[in-house]
Amino acid sequence: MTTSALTQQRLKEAILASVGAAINKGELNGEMPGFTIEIPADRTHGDLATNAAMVSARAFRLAPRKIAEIICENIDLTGTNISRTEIAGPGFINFFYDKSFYADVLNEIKTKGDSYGRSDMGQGKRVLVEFVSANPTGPMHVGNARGGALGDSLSSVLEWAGFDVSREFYINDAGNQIEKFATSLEIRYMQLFCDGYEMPEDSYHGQDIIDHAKNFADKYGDSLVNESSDKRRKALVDFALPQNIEGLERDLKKYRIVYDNWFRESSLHKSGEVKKVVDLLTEKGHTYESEGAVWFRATEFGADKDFVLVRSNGLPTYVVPDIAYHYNKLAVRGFDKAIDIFGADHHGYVPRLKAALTALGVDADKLDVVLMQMVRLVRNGETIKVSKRSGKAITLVTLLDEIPIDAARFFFNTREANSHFEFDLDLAIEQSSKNPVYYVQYAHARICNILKNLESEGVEIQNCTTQDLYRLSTDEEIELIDKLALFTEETEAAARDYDPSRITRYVTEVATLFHKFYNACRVKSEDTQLMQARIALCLAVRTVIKNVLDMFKITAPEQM
RNA sequence: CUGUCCGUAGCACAGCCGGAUAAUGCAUCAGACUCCGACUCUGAAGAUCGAGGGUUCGAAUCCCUCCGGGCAGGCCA
Repeated sequence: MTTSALTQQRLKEAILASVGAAINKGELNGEMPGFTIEIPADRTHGDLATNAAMVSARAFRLAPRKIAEIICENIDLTGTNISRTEIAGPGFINFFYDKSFYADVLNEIKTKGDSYGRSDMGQGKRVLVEFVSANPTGPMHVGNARGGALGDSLSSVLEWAGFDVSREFYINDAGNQIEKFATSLEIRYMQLFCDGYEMPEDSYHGQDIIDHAKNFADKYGDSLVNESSDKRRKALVDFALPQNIEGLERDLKKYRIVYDNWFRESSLHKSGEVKKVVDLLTEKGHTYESEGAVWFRATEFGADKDFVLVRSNGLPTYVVPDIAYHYNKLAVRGFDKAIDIFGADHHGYVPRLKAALTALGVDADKLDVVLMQMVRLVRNGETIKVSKRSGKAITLVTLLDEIPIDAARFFFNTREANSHFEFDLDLAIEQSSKNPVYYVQYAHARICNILKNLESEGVEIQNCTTQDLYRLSTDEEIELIDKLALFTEETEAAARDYDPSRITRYVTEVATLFHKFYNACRVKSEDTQLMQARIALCLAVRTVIKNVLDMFKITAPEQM
């Protein structure tokens, strides 16, 4: 348990004991209801505060401030890291840390080192995080860049919080998208040799399709022109698709994303799992036929509308392989939790997927979907329209050519998933300190530099005693340690909320407090004891920053 | 029309399972290096938390209505 959590737990016990004592003495009559201990926003209101006296006013039939007085008179704070209490406002009881708290925090960080911030909250539960899953029919776009940074970082956050995480990419290598891909390739190929081939409105118009057709022609010439359309399409897809999938893997790897598994939709067709979904639902009586199509009674399982599983032409709709895929994750492979990172445009589809899983006897609560709002690209203060059809969208690759990986991975995690992201290209390309990642990295480099300078002057880093650490007492030092103390709780909260942006905000605050400390306090000093204590503080800050940057797979430079 | 997410300072955004003076960055203005790296720091100014009602000791936070915006709702994915 962390110093911070332990302190709060012991305080809670002390408050309960105090109330118990007061009841025994007859000072209070009634039953103590639940209360909370929290960290006040305004720290002049103490380091911790409780609403115990206010929530119990009704039960004890006394004014909150009177109850607060009784609690404070009876409380025994021995061994709690709390040195004094104060009654304030409508009846809050405020508590102030003893200096032993701060020394405990620094000792904890030193002991735990690169595992400081980790938690066993997840108890080793197996979690599958699926993210990006871009269509292999073309290049990835900026939305995938956000999804990638979010999904990969969320996976890391969950690992730090004690979950057993698998990262997975779902390849849509079957179905309509592939048919469209084949059509596009075929037409581009034929255009190289014959007139009279026009690209349909709903085909892929990107340059990548033209390039594939050309590359094929360069290698195999016009050998396909006189073949049947079926053969031609298959040959072109067999040629282009593997290249695209390799490209996805390569580009994502460059983005520092490495998956545990690439799952192919086609495997679900081959294994019969897609067909099995329809069969199972039909066996259980959850389907009906209408207008030649097979419908699923989704409304009976909480969805807003029934939907089609098998079209009147006999082909399954896109949902069926998706259902089979999620059934596979939870029922076949037995993950305790499946987390999907989806674009917000898929939000209406989540209840349907869950309805189908429920109908199949799977606990739909095991599926959590993180909806990610669109990225709005802004250049020169104007929104860039992203048109997929024209193929003019900014791709992940061009984005990463323009901005550093560190910046992209951090930047995309500065905002919670379910809020629109305004991505200012000028700003990102500028690589200025406006991008918070530089601010955080600078703090890290600065600490390394201080230590290097001290070392070159012959200063040896010593083990600080608790007495040494008590020398840390300025506001800047105390606030900084206070912030460092909360890292583990932040990790847990970020995991609980599926929100890595909590951590990037947190580490930015750590960097801010460090820079403030740096400006206010000199580490180098004639006073050896104080200097050693400040070195210990610097080391603790460096550990926290390094751990966060490692978590996000961002470099922690020793100089910049 | 129905569902869903959002609306907080000039801009971009925290805070949202109710708590004390609504936090931060950019931009603006005024300051700080003969001193461990100024990619930094200090200070000022800037918000009737979209509007109205309700719930209660207390609402940016919970409930209802309305206004404004994004996205869905098709045998497309």
